[in-house]
Amino acid sequence: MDKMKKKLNIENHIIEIAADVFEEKGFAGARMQQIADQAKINKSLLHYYFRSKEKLFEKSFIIIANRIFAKLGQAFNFSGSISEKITNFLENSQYILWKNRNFLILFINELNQNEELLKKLMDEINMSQELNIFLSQLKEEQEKGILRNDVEPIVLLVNIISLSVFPYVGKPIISQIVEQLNYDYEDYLEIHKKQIAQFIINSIKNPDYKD
Amino acid sequence: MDKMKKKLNIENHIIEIAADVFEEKGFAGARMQQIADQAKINKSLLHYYFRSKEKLFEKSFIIIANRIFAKLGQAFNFSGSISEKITNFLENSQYILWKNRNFLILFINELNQNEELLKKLMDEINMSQELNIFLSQLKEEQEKGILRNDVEPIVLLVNIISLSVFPYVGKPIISQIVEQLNYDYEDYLEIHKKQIAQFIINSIKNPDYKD
DNA sequence: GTCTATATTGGGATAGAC
DNA sequence: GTCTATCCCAATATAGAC
Repeated sequence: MDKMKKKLNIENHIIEIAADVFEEKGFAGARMQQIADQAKINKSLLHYYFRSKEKLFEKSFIIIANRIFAKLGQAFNFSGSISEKITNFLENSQYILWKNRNFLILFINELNQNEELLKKLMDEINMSQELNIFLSQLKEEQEKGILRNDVEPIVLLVNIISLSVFPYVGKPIISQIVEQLNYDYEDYLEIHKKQIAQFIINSIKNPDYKD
Repeated sequence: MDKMKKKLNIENHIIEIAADVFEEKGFAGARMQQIADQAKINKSLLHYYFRSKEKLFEKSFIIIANRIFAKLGQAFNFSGSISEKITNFLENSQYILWKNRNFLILFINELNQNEELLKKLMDEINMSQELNIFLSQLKEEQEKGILRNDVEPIVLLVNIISLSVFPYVGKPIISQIVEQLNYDYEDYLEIHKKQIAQFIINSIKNPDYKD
């Protein structure tokens, strides 16, 4: 293996580890020492490769974000009716959201404080194609009367996202609430997974439609 | 005004300001100097009143959280059918959620890193009465056939919360998405506010019910 | 490229005068 | 209770040997 490949491998390795630490602690709370320890390299090497904590953060942040959004985009790519697409997306996205919930919280938190980073990210990530296809198909099915037409397509899209993402991202709020009602958070998620597609489909299907 | 009242006033004033700064920067990113400056007091007074940054954070965090949850609880207190309750809650909660969105993000983020704090908060906040009333009324209306009975009550409750909270808390994600589709985030929120109650009611009403 | 040693500064916390 | 001065450590960052 030549030197450049090795360097890239090490850099990628560090980026993965760094992402873990940033997820856990946030940018300000994360420690270069901890990243170095977990990556089993010397602390000064972090500066050798990335110059500063900020640059390391930005790099790992953008790479991880891209990866997650790409996976979610894939879960959206499915041929079939809108109802089938929704069902498929929900089935395939839950595991990704669960596994990356700490990153998603970091994502929301840091981007909320850092307009610069948000802009950089906007340029990098592009899902508009998949989303536009979904929206135009949705309009079609509304016109045909398969789906009720009193829901704005963009609202439905965001609702699907809210309903799939918030149970994971909002863990502290949700567990607060479900535990007051004597449910366990993890058990709740299981019920949620089973029911969520049906909940959304109930709200969009036209009850008068016959085919 | 006697000394003790004055002391309480100053403490409360500091707590308000501190909450602003913590919201903006998170615990690790917030600076005692900035809190002192914004509160127009000397930095060492912060330690005089609160001993440490952690204690100041905890105090302001719990007070603000209590205040928000109390307001949201009020928005839930409304006599009428489930559909009316939902409509009322959504109308009255949006402004609270909008005004406190930065705090809610802090809330999720810090509680996700700090199990200790989460436990302390659980003991302080109790909304189970309002929520239980809502859930049992919901079951009643399901049994009467007014509402469809294929949605688990707890799932509906959490869905209502997800759909009302996430558009504010998830701003970076949502704006990312709506802007790719040439919507403006704030405009989106307006559409959302108008449609969200109907969306939920569509999904729970029994289409075959006649009264 | 990788390490050790060190510079530098930021920021929480305290001492002590008033 | 309020201020100034200062302590002190933690953490980022760099210099320089190998």
